[in-house]
Amino acid sequence: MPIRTVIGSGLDWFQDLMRVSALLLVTLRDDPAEAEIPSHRLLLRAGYIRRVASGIYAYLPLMWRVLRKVSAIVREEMDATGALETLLPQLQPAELWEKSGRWAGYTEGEGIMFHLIDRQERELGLGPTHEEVITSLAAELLRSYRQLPVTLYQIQSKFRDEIRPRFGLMRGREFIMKDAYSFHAGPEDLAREFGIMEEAYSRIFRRCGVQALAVEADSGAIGGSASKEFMVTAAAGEDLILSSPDGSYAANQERAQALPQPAQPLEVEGSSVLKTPGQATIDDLCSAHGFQPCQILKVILLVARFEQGRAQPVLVSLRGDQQLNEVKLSNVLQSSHAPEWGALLSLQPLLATELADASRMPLGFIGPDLEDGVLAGSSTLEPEFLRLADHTAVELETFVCGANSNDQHRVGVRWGQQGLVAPEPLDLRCALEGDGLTHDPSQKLCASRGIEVGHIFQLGRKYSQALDARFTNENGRDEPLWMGCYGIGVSRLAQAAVEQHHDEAGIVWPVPIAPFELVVVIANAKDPVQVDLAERLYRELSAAGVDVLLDDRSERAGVKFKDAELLGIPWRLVVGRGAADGLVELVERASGDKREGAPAVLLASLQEQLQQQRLGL
RNA sequence: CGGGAUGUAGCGCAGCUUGGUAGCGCACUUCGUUCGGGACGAAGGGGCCGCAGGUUCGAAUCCUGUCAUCCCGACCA
Repeated sequence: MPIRTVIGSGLDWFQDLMRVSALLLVTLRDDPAEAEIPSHRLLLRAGYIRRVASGIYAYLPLMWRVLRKVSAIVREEMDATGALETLLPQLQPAELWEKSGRWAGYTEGEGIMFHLIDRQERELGLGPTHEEVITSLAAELLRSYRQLPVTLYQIQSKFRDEIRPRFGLMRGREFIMKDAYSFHAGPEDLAREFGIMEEAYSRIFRRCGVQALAVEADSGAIGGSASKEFMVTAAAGEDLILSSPDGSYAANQERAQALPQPAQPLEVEGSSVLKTPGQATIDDLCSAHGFQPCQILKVILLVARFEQGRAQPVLVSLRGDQQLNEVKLSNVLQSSHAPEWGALLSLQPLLATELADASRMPLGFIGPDLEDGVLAGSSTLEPEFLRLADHTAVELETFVCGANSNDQHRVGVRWGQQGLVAPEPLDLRCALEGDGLTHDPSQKLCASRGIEVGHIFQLGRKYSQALDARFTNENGRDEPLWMGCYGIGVSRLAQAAVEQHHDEAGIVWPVPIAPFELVVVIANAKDPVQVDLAERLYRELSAAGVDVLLDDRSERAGVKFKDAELLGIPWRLVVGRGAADGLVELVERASGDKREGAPAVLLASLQEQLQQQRLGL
């Protein structure tokens, strides 16, 4: 068997690949039609990625260099916290997921786990995340508090059958993720680790050269208590962030709590029934009768489907100017009913087609006291509504609401009258820009968009209890491990960096994650003087530890400049007509600053700047 | 899955309304000129017009079905 010998640093083999002529560089002059946002367009155009199927991408050599640099930073920072790198299986047995209670939720309905049956008819899932595997390993390996705390992490591909893959690497069905899991003897130690991770994450994003904001977040399907997301701020971000001007509060809209704008009192004497023909929306009502949306009580009907098959109709009341926050509603339903009915699988609008007699449902004219009778005869739905209400609805003193009969509303209604029973007030609304901050009503929330690149959770004992991962504590008693989990979307982070750092001409990579730090461009590859000088500088730079690429193609100078800008290499050294006089030009991609001079002088100052830039923001 | 759109050469597109045997720009190959901001000229190569079925003497074009991709919503690193 021939054995390949690795000599030197192991990076030697890069030498030959650092020439553009040997880099398999295929750039496109036109934007690919399939790409919508700048980062996706640029990564395709500049030859970093190619789509293989929807949400599935090949990382071409340049992209792989970027991903390895991002990974290296992540690895360094994780190692610095004392975390241990591992590699866990991607193919995972269904039983493990059945034990944690997530198999059904992740495979049925809108579940996102790719799953399959092997030739022995065993069910397997392709890992969308690794809590189950890691917890079962922890159960086998961790016996005593003396082994704690311990944190394990890995960097590898994850698989999620996304309902709608989008925007290139932003929402792929296969993507690279760093996931870490920590195990503790108690909640205090978990909280301590959470803080350490939060700091490590801030360093990671800073070192990658991206602006990221830590926000309070919903824990979603992962479960657990405290959770924070790290958002790269960008217009194309999928999430809405609400933050206070003084920076003391920032949260994902899914999670954000705030003080709603006060309602304007409805000034009417007594209550009456109003004819509202065809006025089925809040806008219609307001324009026809001069009401304000905040004076109207809005009712939303949904169906919550649970693991054990229950299809529970839900009636939610909100103030008319507010939007239902489905994440908050799901959390309420999950926490109060999952023990009884199994996990919440889906939450969807109630469709008339599910009713035995749709004509009895006065859609658009419904009040909070809609009779359960409208559900009668349905073969799928439970016969009674679960009635919930947001604070904004319960706190209305006098309001307008549907009369539960077509083309009629009631005006001047109060809770407690006409058989209207106010449900317990809950937070079910979306916080909005301009809402007051809970702990400081004088501050108003500002909205911005973000790309979620990291998420850290204090899981608590959810998985350790489910999978029976126990340790012996100081008192000699057995108890479930306390767990945290911490994710970074490595491939998403790389694209988010592009989203944050690009211009008309192309990508502008932050130095720490650029595929190369500098490109030496030979303006005229037919001029031996230029070639000789460029080759010499290229070797010198490489020897001096600069991550350098040589554009030795026999293209015209303009083409090479355009490509260098499209690729986003932070620095460009042009060896051109000044070469005969020993002069070269140094150009910084981000600022466009150009300096001409003797190589020794320019490269000395370059080295200084690079040293700074390698540290990130 | 619901709503919207698109599939014609590697990429971007025209052709389809009014059926007649496929075209433009970029990219690619060869030669010459040019050579610091995506050069010019000449000559080339490359397309089961997404797939299947139907209508027709004849289908990229009309009809039906299907698949794929993208955008808007639920999912999330």
